[in-house]
Amino acid sequence: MRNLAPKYNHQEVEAGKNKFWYDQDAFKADPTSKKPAYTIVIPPPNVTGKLHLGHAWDTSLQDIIIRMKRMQGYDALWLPGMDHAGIATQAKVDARLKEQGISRYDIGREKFLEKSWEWKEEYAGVIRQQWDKLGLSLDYSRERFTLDEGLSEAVRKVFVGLYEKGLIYRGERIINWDPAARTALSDIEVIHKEIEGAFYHFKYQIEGSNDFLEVATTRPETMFGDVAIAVHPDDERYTHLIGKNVIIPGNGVAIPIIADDYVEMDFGTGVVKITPAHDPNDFEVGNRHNLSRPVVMNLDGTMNEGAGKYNGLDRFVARKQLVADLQAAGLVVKIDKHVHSVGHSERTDVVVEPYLSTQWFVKMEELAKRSVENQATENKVNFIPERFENTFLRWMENVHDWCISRQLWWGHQIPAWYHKTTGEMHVGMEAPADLENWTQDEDVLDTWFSSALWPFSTLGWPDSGDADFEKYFPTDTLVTGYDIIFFWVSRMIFQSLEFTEKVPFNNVLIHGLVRDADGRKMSKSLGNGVDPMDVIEKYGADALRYFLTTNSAPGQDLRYIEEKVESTWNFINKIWNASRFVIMNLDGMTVEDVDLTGRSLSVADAWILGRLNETIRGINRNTESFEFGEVGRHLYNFIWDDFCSWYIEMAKLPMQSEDEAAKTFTRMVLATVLEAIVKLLHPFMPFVTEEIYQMISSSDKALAVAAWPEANPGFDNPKAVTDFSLLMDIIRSVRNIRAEVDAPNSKQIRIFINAKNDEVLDNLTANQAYLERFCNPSELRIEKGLTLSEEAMTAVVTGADILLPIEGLVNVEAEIARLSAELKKLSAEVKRGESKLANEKFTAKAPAHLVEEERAKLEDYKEKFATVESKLKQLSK
RNA sequence: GGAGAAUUAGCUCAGCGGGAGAGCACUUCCUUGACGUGGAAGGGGUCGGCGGUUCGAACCCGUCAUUCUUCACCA
Repeated sequence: MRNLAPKYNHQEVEAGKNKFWYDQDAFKADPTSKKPAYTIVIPPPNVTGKLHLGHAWDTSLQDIIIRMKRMQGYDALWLPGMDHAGIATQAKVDARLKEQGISRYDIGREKFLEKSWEWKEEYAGVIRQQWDKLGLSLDYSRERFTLDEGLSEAVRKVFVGLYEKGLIYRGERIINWDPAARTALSDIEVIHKEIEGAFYHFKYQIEGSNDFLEVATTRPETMFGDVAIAVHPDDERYTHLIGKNVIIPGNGVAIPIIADDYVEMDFGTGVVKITPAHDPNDFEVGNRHNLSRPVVMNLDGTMNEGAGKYNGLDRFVARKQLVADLQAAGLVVKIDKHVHSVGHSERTDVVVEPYLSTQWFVKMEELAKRSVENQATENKVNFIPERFENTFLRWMENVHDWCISRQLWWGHQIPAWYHKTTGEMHVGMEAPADLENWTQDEDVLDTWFSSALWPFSTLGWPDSGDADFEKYFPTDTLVTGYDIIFFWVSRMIFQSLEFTEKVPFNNVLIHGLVRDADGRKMSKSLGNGVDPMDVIEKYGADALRYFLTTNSAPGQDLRYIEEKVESTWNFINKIWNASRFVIMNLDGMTVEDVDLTGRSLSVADAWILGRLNETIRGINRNTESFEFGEVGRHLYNFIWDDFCSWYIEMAKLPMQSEDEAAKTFTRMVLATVLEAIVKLLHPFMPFVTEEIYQMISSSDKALAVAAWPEANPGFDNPKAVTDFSLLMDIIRSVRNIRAEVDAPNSKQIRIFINAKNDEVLDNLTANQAYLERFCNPSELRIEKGLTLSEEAMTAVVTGADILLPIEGLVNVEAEIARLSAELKKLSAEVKRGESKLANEKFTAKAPAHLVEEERAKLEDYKEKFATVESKLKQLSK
């Protein structure tokens, strides 16, 4: 055992702790153990780069839960892993190649994948290092990656399974096309933004007449794909025109006027151009009327030969030129400014093009229905906070089919093969035997398709009888942000129900986003991001973790405010120094030597142990409901106020005495409380608590695997609480008066205490030593029936009056003012209590114990009031 | 247009049916041997407005206001 430095040094404390834990296999789960399982799978970070503060928050919460469960005797498994993140990673590798002046098409698919794996290895290393820095208790022996063989097998199994059930199909639909990434996207990868665009009104001339129909559109360049003009069947303005043709102004092509319910008569001119290949609604209309579906754009967002002279131009350039040309031709009625919502790619931020294309889809109706229905059963997923369950349900009820094919290379290639000559399709776990006659589908699956399987694919599924899967699935709690409920949480739920017949996790704890000090989202473009590693460097992982996990309520966003991390550091420094005091006084005693059974404790000992009980109970209660902010508050108050400000100060008395027995008792209490503190704090601050624990324990075992503290009913002691509270009240009153008369604590004063009854007298007499130490009197008198003296300053506490005779010091005017203020407060209290008790409804309906408390309080206030009043009378004479 | 969240001390936020809390900031005092990254004592809030339920409301319900999220195929 060594002495601690007077200043907490987070870098020194945190160094080497991970190795200490790993050497003991502290975080390794064991399916053969008899302990009940508690499982968390990490939301796999993308291998695109470094972790940000949001990850730090998310993983800290999980670490808190898993460390608590581990200490509480569970076989705790926290499974780490990472996500290949198709589009995002491919974009990164593309960018890296571009720096070398290479395009992925130059090197081909195979070589590109090699480069991608290199990238993955590199960033996986970075991420593991960051996890270590954060102090996460992950079981690395079970680390997984979404492109691992086992997980890929799960992906194929699910794909083939859904296909065989008819829940996956391939078809030509309007999808969201990202012309920059040149891939299809799912609906939720499209971000709608309000954009000020224009509403272009064009003249579509009626064939064989000089009349025209006015057609409005926000995307003029798609007119080359128009195959009809639609009006509402009941719209009397146009019924006579149905069946006639109009001329597309851009190219002079004639198209029919059709009637369809889809058109709203009241909107715009009541005439809609129908472009089936470039608009989802038009696609439906086209299907109903058997219309053709010409595509007029290339995959990169330029116009194709269908656009005539605009062939090869970028869609927006083409739009501009087309409008100018039509204006010159007198075919534009007007151009209105128009604010409308435009879809942008989540990844590339370019405007997404609704585009006709052959893709793979997951049919959502049945899957969604099953998930929704399951939430009405006992087997439901428990959302915390609850309101997110509605978010989930509402989305599930309105979900469209999920486009899962992506025109990328980095990902799970779709297990479908096409026969080179017959065109026949084969979907299966394995390639067809005569592979040379087949070509595999070039596309890969949406990254979220594999992420959706994460809770079971990582645990060995679909291997039947896998020990991990048997023991650890369903997992217990998933922790993630509200921003990926749709992307991930919902998909895990329906895939899990479909393939394992179970929910993937019993609880899902949803947290918010980390924002900057001004409440803005952290983003690269704003440059307001904070690197968690920088914070750890400056304040330590313990401070960062505690800040992140105790400074918001569940589901709320969190602002990153450096001063708060700093104040957390101060808190740790406080803990450090309290520990320093304890260790210096233990004189070689360790927590294993403590035996408090049968000891007679001082009032301070009894009080702090009682407070410890309350703290443990409070923590356990709030932990159940994942209210870590409240847990933090229990810890903070207990440690800083009760333990440091009061108990340690009290403990100095016996520790500085010659009474060896008293010293031993005090050491034991100090050790008991400190041990409990580091245990309770450990999930939040694993590093510093491990450091301290190793200094007060003779065992080599890590605190990380020590047993969680339990409240000891033998330490519940209401009388000690009352007695000690009186001492605290007296001490505070004396300090207060000293401050009033500007008498520094070192200055000795006389203190007379008038005990109101024998019980108080006994208590105070027995604990005189504390009063002497804290109040530093030149004379201390504790008596029953002391009378008020004019020369003394007066304070009243429950059960006693305090008189401080300060010769020549008392400014009568000031004292009258002080006591008058006090009297006013007391009078208000008396009034409040009286009116409450005068209310018969209150006394009749409120719980009896509350009425009783109210009565007792009223008596107490009345007594105090009388004392102060009579003192005031004396002074005013 | 639908749904949700927020509105509490100067700032950032807890609390969510029985007498308003924390951190930072502010005032005064303190170089006492765990800690001046500290200690002691303070000041500061009609808990957004208005109704309602209740013996009792910051907390539950309704409504309005402001701010912020989300979802949605209105051409």
